[in-house]
Amino acid sequence: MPSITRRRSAKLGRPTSAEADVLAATQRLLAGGATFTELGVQQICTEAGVARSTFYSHFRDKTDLLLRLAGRLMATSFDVTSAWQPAAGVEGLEEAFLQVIQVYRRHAAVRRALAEVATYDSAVRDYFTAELHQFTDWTIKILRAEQEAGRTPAGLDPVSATRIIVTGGERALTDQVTSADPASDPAFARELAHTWWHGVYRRPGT
Amino acid sequence: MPSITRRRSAKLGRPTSAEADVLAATQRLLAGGATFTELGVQQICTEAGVARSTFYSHFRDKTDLLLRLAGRLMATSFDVTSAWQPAAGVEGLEEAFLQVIQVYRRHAAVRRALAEVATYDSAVRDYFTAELHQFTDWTIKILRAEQEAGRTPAGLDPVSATRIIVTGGERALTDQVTSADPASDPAFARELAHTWWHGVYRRPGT
DNA sequence: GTAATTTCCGGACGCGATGTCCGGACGTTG
DNA sequence: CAACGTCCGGACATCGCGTCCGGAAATTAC
Repeated sequence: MPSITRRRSAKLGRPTSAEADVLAATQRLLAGGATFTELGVQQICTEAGVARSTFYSHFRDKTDLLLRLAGRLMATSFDVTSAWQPAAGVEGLEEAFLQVIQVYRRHAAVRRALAEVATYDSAVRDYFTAELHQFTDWTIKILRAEQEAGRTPAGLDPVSATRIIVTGGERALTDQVTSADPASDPAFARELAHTWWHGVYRRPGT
Repeated sequence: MPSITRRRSAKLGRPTSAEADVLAATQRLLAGGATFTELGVQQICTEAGVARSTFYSHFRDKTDLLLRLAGRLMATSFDVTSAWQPAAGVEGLEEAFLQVIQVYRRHAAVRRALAEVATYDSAVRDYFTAELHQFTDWTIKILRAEQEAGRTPAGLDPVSATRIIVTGGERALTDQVTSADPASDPAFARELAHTWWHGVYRRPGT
C-alpha cells in the first residue's frame, strides 16, 4: 500500500509511468484499426515499450485495461445529449447530435472496442448497459412529460420508443463514426434529429 | 474426391451424420445463453456426443461452424421485410415488423452469435455487412422513388436516413428480441413502424 | 554518503484451448 | 472377403493468458 503523502512520481524527467504508456499504446493500436480481441497483451506491451510482467502489476487483465480506458467516455456524451430539451426544438436536437458525433469521433477507437467486448464479456457488458441506462431513464422521463403536456401522442409507448431511440441511435451513431465520411456528419445529424423529432417527439396524428 | 455415383449416406437408419449433431448442439448451447466466443470446441463436441477430432474433419474452425449455422437466416428476414411497400401504409409496416420479430425470435441465438463475432472477426463481419447491404440498397431505392413521387420530402438524405433505419433498426430489433418480454412485441412493432413512417417515409414539412 | 524503497525488467512456470495428425475400431458397400 | 468411409481417442506442437520471483536501476529517506 503506497503512502498518500508520497508523490506517485516526483520526478517528471522520467518517461512517465508505465501505466500511462500502456494506455496510450492501446489507444494507438486500436486507432490503427486493430481489434481489441485479437490484440495480445504481448503486442500491447511491445508497442508501449514495457515488460509483459509490468502490465499485470498495473492491470488485473485485458478487461481491466479496457474498462479503465473507457473512463469518462459515456459521461461526457451523456452530458452533451441531456443538455437538450424538447423546448429547443428540432434545430436544437440537430445541433446536439452534431456535438455528440464530435465526441464519438474523438473516442471512436475505444468506443468500438467497448461495443466489441460487450458482446461476449459480461463485465464489460454490464458497464456498457449501465451507462446506457442513464440515457434510457432520461429519455423515458422526457417522453412521459411531453405526453402529459399533450405535445407527444398519448398512444405512444415510451418504453419501446426509448429502446428505438437509445439502442438504435447509439448503433447508428457508432456506424456513422466508424465507417462514414466526416463530411456527411451534418447530413446524418440532421436526419437523426428529424427522424426522432417527427417520428417520436412530435409524431403527428391519433 | 468422393465418387458421385456413390451415395453420401445411403442408409437412413443411422443417427444422422456427426455434422448435424454438432450444428444442433451448438444451437442448443447458444440458446441456453452461452456466448459463442466463450464456447469451446471441446464443449460443443461433448454436448454433441462427438469426438473433438471429428469436429475438425467437418469444420475448418469455429468461424466456419458459425457461418454454416448462419445459413439462410438473413435471406428469410429480407424476404419478409422487402415484401412491404410504402403503398401498404403504416399499418402494413407494423404488420411486417411483427413478422420480422417472429423470425428474429426463432433464430435469436444464432443471430446474437453472429452479431457478436462480427465485431472482431473479419470473415464474419464481411458476411454480416454483405447481408445487411441487401437491406441498405433496397431502402435507398425505395426512398428515392418516394422522393420522386413527392411523398417523401426532397430535402431528406436517403443515405443517412437509410443508415438510421437499417443499422439502428437492426440493433433495436435484436435488443428487443434478446432482452424484452415477447408480450411487448406488438407495442414495439407499432413504435418502430410509426417512427420510420412519420420520421422518414412521411416526414412532414419542408 | 549509504541504505531502504519503489518500479520495472526478464524470464520461468502451469494452464487451457487451438488445430493437426495418426492408428485403429466399426459398419457399409461391392 | 476386401475396400472404403466415418468416427473415436489420444498424442502432439503451439499459442496466449495470468502468476511468480530474482535482480537491476533509480528514487527517496536517513
